[in-house]
Amino acid sequence: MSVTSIPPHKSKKPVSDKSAHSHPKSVVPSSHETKLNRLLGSLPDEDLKLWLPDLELIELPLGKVLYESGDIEKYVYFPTSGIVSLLYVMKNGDAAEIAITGNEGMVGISLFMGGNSTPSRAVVQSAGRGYRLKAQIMKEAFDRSGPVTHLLLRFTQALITQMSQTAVCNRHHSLDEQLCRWLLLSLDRLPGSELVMTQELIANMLGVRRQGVTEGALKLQEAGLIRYVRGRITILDRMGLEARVCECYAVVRDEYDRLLPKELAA
Amino acid sequence: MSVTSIPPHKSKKPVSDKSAHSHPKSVVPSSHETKLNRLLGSLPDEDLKLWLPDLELIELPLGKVLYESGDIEKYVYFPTSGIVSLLYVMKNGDAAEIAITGNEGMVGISLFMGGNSTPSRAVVQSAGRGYRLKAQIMKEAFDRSGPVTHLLLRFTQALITQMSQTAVCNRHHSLDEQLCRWLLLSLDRLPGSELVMTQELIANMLGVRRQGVTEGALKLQEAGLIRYVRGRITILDRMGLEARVCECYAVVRDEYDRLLPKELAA
DNA sequence: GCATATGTGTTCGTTACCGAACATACAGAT
DNA sequence: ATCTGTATGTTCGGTAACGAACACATATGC
Repeated sequence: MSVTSIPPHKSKKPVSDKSAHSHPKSVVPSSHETKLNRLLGSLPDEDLKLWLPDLELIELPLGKVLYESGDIEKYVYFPTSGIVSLLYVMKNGDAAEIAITGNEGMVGISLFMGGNSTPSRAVVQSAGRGYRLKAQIMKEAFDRSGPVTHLLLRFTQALITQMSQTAVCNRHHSLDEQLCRWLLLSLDRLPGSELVMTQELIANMLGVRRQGVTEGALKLQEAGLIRYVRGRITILDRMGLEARVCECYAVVRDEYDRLLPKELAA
Repeated sequence: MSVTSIPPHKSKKPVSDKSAHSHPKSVVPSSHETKLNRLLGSLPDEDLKLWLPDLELIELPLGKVLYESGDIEKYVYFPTSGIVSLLYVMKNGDAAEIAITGNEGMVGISLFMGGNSTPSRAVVQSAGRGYRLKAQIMKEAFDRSGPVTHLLLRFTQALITQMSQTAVCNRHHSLDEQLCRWLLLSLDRLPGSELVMTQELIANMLGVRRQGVTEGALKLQEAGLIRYVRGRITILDRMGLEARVCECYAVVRDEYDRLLPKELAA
């Protein structure tokens, strides 16, 4: 699957990967692997056991569309690696990222929030894997088990903070600052210090021009903070990035730390 | 209480109305009055009855701060009139509105979401009244009663949509369009066709300059859509505003219609 | 090795919004 | 009737991001 399956900035017709969507690879999950997702890993054993038969481990290839705007959500997704982006696409094709989720969370909150759909698209921004669970099973667990309810709602509040902060950041901060925020938020959800991501795609996520990202990335590279070659960005100096980012990054990171269970030992 | 109690754009130190906050006027609510808030009005009778002894009807004067960023929330608020604005205030004093709530909703979702606080401020943007309820009682009802849970979560999802759309609108739409969005969203939460609101305050909510709002408002006045004099804005042509607004307004309105119980007959 | 697609660098004129400063107009108090 | 504070109108230079266009460089397939 190539990068081109993600609709570029301004493209009129979003393209989803039908083949990947209709027949995802699926294996029987071991209890151990589920721990790779922090929500699944924080569930009480009794709740997790009930889910195990229905948790399907699937690939999340770059560009895969998990939900389209307005879709009734049939599954929820718990990434174990990779990043899923919540993206709002406007009528004219302009887009803007609202929030991202990695292995600290899940995709599909509208299922237990009650709406069963949202006016946004969920698309894989960085390839990985994850579990999916049938809507009905998730719903039953949410209504039945207090711990499940509370865990998921706390995650949802963290997500709300990320969305709010995105709104504020879009209003007040420079493209350069926002680029740093985006790199750091993505980096926090990836194992190494490399992002596989073209500037064109970053621009689409941030809702800005590709040239703007190029200029921003150049500055960061000249400052020795990152290095990149054709879609591979390596972070060289994380502290340097944190020195350039706006306050939005720390607000979001701290809220996630406060609201979600601690990360498991690596 | 004067308008000046709302911190102006760029002010360094937010001011809260301590006197109003510590001794709100309070009366015993009749079951009928609670119907003025659409969430309270949609509760099953048995749940509402349990709340009645603890629901305090209070004034919501312009500028009153219900929560400061990071405050532990001791009460939740159900406006019956007026508008409460969720505002994020940055270190340098710049602010931006994240969402607004009127009598269709409530303020203080972090109570049942689990965080007990948020990194934003809740401030009365248009004076009115509302009920407040002690945190503990709300929490118990949320955990005990399925209908309460589901009603509040659906409202929360609508709020999430408003926040997302604010993020997108901040990114892509002109000040003029955003002004229209703001006027319409506010108008939907007020009884008549008049807003008591200075351009300075609107600017603070939108996170833009006062002059920008002046210019936008002038255009709307010249087009015969609104009329205003010193803090009183009258909407003359609602359809005209809707013709100028960006798609964001309709997305939010439609999501509220979809997710929340229908408005009661007036 | 060559063609082609994809990713990045650079330029240029335009525009929306910014911050600052100041002018005018109306409202309420004395 | 005047004073004073508040709300709105207007101007001006600066700047960050925009859209368009094009150059160049590195992969990939033939």
